[in-house]
Amino acid sequence: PCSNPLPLKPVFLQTVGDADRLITHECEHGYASTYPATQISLQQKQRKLKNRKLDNIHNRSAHNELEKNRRAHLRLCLERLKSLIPLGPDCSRHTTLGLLNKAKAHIKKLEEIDRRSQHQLETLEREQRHLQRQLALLQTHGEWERVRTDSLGSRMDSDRSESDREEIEVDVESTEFSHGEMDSVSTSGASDLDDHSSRQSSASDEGYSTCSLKLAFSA
DNA sequence: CCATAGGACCTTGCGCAA
DNA sequence: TTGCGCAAGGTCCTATGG
Repeated sequence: PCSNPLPLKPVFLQTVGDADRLITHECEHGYASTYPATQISLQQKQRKLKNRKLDNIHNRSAHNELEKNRRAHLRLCLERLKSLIPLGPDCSRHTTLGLLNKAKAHIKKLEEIDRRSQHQLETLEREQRHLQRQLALLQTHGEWERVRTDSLGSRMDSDRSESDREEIEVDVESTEFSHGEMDSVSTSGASDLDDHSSRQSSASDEGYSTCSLKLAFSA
C-alpha cells in the first residue's frame, strides 16, 4: 500500500552468505598488530561480535522456520475451515478474506437455526403441557368418553388398534415467528463482499418455517 | 503481449508475557 | 532474558483488461 522510498529492509545481513562475508571481512583488518597491548581484548571483542552475529543468524533462521510453520498451521486451519462451511458452486478459488466472511455468515446462520429450534421446542412443550392439563381435566370430570366419541365419530371403529394413541397435528407456522422474527433472519447475512452466500443461506432455511409437526401422546 | 491489481508468501523487527 | 506471535514491508505469482 504505502511505498516507503527508504530501504526498510535492513541492508545489513540480508543473507547468511552476506553475514559470512561481513564476518570474514571484519576479521581481516590489521589494527591489532599496531597495538599489542590491546590485542587480546580486541580479539575477545571480535570473537564476541562474531559469536553474536552467528547467534543472530541462527536465531533469525530459526525464527524464519518458526514463522514458516506458523503460516503452514494457518493454512491448515483455513483448509479445515473451508471443509466445514458450504462454499457454493464456485469453490475453485477462495481468498482468505472471502472464506472468513463465509464462515462468519455460516456461524450466524447456525446460531439463528439454533435459536429458532429452541423457540420451537419451548412452544411445543407449552402446547404439550396445555393439552395434558386439558386431558387430565376431562378425565377427572368423567367426560373423556363423551368427548372422544364426539371427536372420533365413526372413524373410531376402523382403526381401533390405534385408539389409545392419539395424534394431534400442530401447525407450527401459525404459532411460530409471529413477532417479526423472520425479518431478523434476512438481515443477518454476510458482509457486502459475500452477500450472495447469505441469500443462499436464507433460502435453505425454508423448511423450518413451513413445517408442521405431529405431536403424539398416549391417552 | 504487456501493464496492473490483488492475493499469497517470506523475512524481519517489535512488543509482550513468562 | 527469552520465546512467541503479530504486523509491516517486500517479492512472487496469477488473473484480467486494453
